[in-house]
Amino acid sequence: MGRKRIEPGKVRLTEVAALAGVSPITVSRFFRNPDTVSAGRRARIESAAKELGYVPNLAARALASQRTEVIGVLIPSLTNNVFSDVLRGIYDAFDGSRYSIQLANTRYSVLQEERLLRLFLMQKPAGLIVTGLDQTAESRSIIEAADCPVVQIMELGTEPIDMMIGFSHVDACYAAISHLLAQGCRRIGFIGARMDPRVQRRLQGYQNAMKDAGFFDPRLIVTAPVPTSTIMGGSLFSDLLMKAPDLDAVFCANDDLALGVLFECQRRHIAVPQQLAIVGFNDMEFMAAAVPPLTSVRTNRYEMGRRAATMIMDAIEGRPVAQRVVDLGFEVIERQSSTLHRTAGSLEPATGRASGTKW
Amino acid sequence: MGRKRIEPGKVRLTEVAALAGVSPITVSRFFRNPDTVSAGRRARIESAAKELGYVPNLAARALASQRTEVIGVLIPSLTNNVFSDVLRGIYDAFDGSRYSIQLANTRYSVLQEERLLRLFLMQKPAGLIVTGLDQTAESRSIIEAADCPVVQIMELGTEPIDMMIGFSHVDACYAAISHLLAQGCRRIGFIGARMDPRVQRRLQGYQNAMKDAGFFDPRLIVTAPVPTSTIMGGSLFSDLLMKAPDLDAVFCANDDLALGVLFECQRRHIAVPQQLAIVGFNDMEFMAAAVPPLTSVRTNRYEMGRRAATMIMDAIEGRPVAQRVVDLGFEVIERQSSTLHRTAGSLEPATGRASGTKW
DNA sequence: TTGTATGCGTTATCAC
DNA sequence: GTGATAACGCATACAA
Repeated sequence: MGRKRIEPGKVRLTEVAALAGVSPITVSRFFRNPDTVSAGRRARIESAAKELGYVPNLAARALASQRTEVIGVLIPSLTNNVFSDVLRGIYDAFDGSRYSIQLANTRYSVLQEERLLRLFLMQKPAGLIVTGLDQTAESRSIIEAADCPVVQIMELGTEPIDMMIGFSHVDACYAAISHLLAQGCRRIGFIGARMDPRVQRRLQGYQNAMKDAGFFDPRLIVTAPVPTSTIMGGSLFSDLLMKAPDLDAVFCANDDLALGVLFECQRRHIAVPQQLAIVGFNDMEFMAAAVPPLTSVRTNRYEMGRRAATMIMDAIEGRPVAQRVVDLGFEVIERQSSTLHRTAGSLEPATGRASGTKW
Repeated sequence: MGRKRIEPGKVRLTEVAALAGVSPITVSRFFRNPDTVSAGRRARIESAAKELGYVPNLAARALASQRTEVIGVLIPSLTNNVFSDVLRGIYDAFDGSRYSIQLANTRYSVLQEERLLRLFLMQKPAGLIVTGLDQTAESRSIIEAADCPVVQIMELGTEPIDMMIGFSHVDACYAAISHLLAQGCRRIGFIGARMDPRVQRRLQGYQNAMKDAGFFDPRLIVTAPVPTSTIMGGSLFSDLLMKAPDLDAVFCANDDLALGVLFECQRRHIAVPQQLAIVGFNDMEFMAAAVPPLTSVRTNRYEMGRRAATMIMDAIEGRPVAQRVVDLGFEVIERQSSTLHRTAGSLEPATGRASGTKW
């Protein structure tokens, strides 16, 4: 009965303490905060630890201290490049800190999110970063049970669980459409794929802008529930052209779709922006390199990740968090793909465009 | 002296056991392997746990069992899309399993890698997935100390630490260059950025192929240590044109660079593939959508991640691992950007090309 | 299938 | 600044 005795080769705090001629708790202190140990013992402990090849046991530490240094991060996709920038910000900010990141992929599923949160809960995370505003009631209660600082990223809302950093997707898209309207575009299409909550809100912004301008037409909207891609951009654009051959601009819910639209225009010899203006969303790196350079809505994703991380750390370590809800804003980067230099009213006729190219 | 008593509100195995009328160890068994508990008790335990809102404590579990279900994954970049596919494979394979993934970003630094491995070691990971072959001796000894299954991914070598899955970057690039040579190209440029070990090996494959064909010329190689990007592709291509104006093809060490080259060609009115063939590497989704569609070397990154994960799980759970070194191969996807339909020898002169467009 | 006894390696607490 | 003691919550080993 009982359990076998200690293995002889094992190196614990105790062994280091014995070799250094101090008590275990002093070694423990040394590893967590060297400054709290006198210089003499510090040196002895350090060399003893090195000599024995001591490696702290995080599980024992977590059990004894009743907490961890794990930050749980939940994002909906590993493929969507949008999140890689956010992640880079998060990883950069935590780099060199004592915290380690545990990344989970919800796959755009709120149920997966619940399941993953439950998993995090078992670890007693030091902090949580979650994507978006649309957590289920169950998810929210799990988060509350975790009893740690939480930051919601990517969006903006009025009722944060704890803290929040992002921007308004409705406003950002509204601004993009307003830009197109200001360029004289009237028949502005909307292309969207995946249709996660953030894309839905961009669609809302589109609808608001078009209705406010008096040009709303549901036939101008083409969406698909499938993952977004360049090829999908071309194919949705083709669908859109069938429904609305008099199109003079396309807003794409993200840049991959916009790139696909651009290629499809090249294929069909549609002149951009003369015959069709294109606007994307996210301002990925390739947008500026395209021919013509593509207009997009820039969002500060890296900064979002970075600041989410610092907000978490500030909260954990008891520093005052200046703002609990941070609006990072956005910027419409106007490039050649939507810069028409034509006045409203001088638009080419809906069909039979000047160049006579096939659509 | 001593420590404060148990908080009254806390729910542990003991509390669940008391309510269910069984011993704690039975509850423990129920949570790890429900089948080992009789149906009657199973129901009682389940309802008791739900009633009390019991959440297992992973730290206590890890301490008592001397192991965890954490799989450490080390990748060099979060931005490079190549890894998002691999990660998706890894996450998909572990999804639903009892293992959880801890992702670390080495930023292409072997020292960071060492540091992160040391961190993993403290957690007693159940398995490790590391990128590439070029771990330092120190890293290797840390990995050995971790004493768990290890898979090296992305490349192929003869001396795996434990297991390995990937493909030969040298061979893959050699095949791509061979394809261009077969198309009649002779002045084939090489563009590379970042120059991590895998890009270095692709360069090696390029050099081998060009030397074997008797067309090697160091002026055809342009590289930069900076991160890869579409814009960098255009700019390196411009540099290359200065050094070798008689270029008839460009191999790009990755697809982002290739896209940049394509756009630069559009900008300079260089006809692809008639005046210049383009080949990329990785076969990202957008390559097929481009105008013209871009040739690339397809590598099965998703599958690589997925199988690395199953290899790890097999090893952990004592199932025999069929192959310890798995070659996933590659495939040159020939598309219009490099399909010339011209015979060797009928090449346009190096300068003053038929179309007379400006370079 | 179920229970008993014991140990996992560390830190919190309080005293010096 | 340093140390003695007890507790952290669970799983292992063995017996029944």
